[in-house]
Amino acid sequence: MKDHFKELLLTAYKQLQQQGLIPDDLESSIKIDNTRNSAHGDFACNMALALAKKIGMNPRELAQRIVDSLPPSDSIAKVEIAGPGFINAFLKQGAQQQVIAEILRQKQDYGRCKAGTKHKIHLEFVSANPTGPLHVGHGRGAAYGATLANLLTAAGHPVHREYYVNDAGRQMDILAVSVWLRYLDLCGEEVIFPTNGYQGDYIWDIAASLHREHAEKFLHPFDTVYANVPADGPDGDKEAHIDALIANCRSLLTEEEYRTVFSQGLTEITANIRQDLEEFGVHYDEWFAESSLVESGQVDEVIDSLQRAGHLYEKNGAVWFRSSALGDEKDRVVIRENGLKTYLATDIAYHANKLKRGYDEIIDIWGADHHGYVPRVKASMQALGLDDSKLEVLLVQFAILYRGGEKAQMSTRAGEFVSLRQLRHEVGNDAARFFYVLRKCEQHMDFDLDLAKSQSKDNPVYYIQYAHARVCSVLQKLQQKDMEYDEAQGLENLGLLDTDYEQALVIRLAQYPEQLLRAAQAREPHQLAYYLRELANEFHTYYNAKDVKKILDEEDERRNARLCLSLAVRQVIANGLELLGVSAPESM
RNA sequence: GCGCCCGUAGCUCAAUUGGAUAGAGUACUUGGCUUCGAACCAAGUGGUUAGAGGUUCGAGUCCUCUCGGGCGUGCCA
Repeated sequence: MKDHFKELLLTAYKQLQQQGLIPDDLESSIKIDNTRNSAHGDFACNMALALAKKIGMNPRELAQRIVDSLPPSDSIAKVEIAGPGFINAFLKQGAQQQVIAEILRQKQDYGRCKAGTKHKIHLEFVSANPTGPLHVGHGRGAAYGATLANLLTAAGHPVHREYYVNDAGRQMDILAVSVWLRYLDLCGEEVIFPTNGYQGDYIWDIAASLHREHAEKFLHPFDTVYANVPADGPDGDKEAHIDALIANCRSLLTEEEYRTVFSQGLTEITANIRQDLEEFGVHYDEWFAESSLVESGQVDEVIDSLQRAGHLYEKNGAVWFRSSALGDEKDRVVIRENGLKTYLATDIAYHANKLKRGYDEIIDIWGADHHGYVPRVKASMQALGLDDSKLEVLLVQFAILYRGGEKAQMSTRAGEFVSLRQLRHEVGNDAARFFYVLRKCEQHMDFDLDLAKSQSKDNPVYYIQYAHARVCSVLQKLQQKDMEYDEAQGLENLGLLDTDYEQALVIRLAQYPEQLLRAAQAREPHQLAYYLRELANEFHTYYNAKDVKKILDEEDERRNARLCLSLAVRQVIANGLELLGVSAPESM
């Protein structure tokens, strides 16, 4: 219907164009908005305001000329010029009612983009290091990413969801050593645990299964483990301390033994993360291993091409990437003095790999603390001759946790965090998914745990679910009353839906597809959440309205028309909740 | 110091991406269940959009500065 109005305006535009009143290259200035205020009609267009200045004409006068040129329409009751020059259209009552039939016909497909598109999107999100369980900060990225993936899919894009598993590099060695030290402790050695090791309880569990399966196979006396290890922090250098421990670990254990300890940690934690996400309704098409980039030589390959293209140089024994020449603040090390490649080196290879897989767009969802990383990755893409405009990085701000009115710390290494699993169990998956997605991602988020727990019933997700359950309940009542639901009769009598409540609902339902598209394009899932809240609100109002009395009216025609409307509402709520990863219960 | 993000009702957040009188939830005050579920509805109180300039028909939104908060500024990942 909105498109219909736009067509009319376009016709008028072309007519005025022929009269030489306006130039012919400004058709894109025709933009139709839904009005916020019903006094402004159903749709508003600001084209006269936008064009007036360019052609040196009074906006209201121009608006009048446009309106005079509008072709007649069966569905528009009147067109008004308001304010500084808005063109407002008022639809005839019932003009949009056919959307009910559309919804009931398309069911779960209503709102989804039917045309489809060839624009393929790669979406990487969460990608937390497999060094510990997910915490509530990761939960935000998970809920946001999963919902965005659903929205993009609904908008017609083929979406590839990927988790980048950082199973290579120094952090993983630190994990292996942490496991090994706890294991030595279980073997009876008196171990002083390094401050930079992973201190969470889950390390004990992994060490315990290692001990269970391999007994004392990896046991070495404490003094050999700590031989020639420099002092730990705070007085010593904690980084050098843990690096020396890693070196000792690798020399005391055979390569195969080290791999065993290493994998024990990696596989247990990865499996844990995977299960956690699955339970949270967050699914992936691919779990991409960082180690595969190293082993297949892709990291060496990109470093070679950077070298050949003259983007690398040596300084202080390290190899640097001249990223400052491509928009970064400063140059970055890709190979450390000790010969190890940095995280950036593998990440350059990873992004090159993604692009070579043939996606039209690559979306990375990162924690906001990585924002400084964007310029250097983009620089690397340019340096490799890749199109860096295909990379879109969405930064999700931190969820700041409050417990008992105080900020709670979140450090994986110190083992002090609230896990995502804990949160899910405390407030439930539905509430957690919804809560996370209720704010836009660049908004800092205060997450009061006590509030989330104690007031989980006040979470707006229940409000929406309740509207869905209510329609189901009406249907049950229908059966109890031995009444029949005749969809065909209802659809024939949509004209009986003449109250303001019903009109408002119909308009809201008709807006769903464009809302979905807008949310996907803006990468803003919260728009869908707010839309559903509005829809639920309008249904609850309708249901309670004194002047409507009952949906289950005595009169067959009216009852069936109302049931059609109610079922359409239920369908759209179910469709929306599905995209949000929230269940749509039939009773609560 | 420099860079990025943010600042909207007592609290938590929206605002159709530059549109018309800045809206919801929560809290507080009031009214509504003799049966389609009250996990609901209706009404009210609550604002110098941190502050000051600027851009234009029009600014919470864009630009500049100031104040306040978060993050970053590693040969960590």
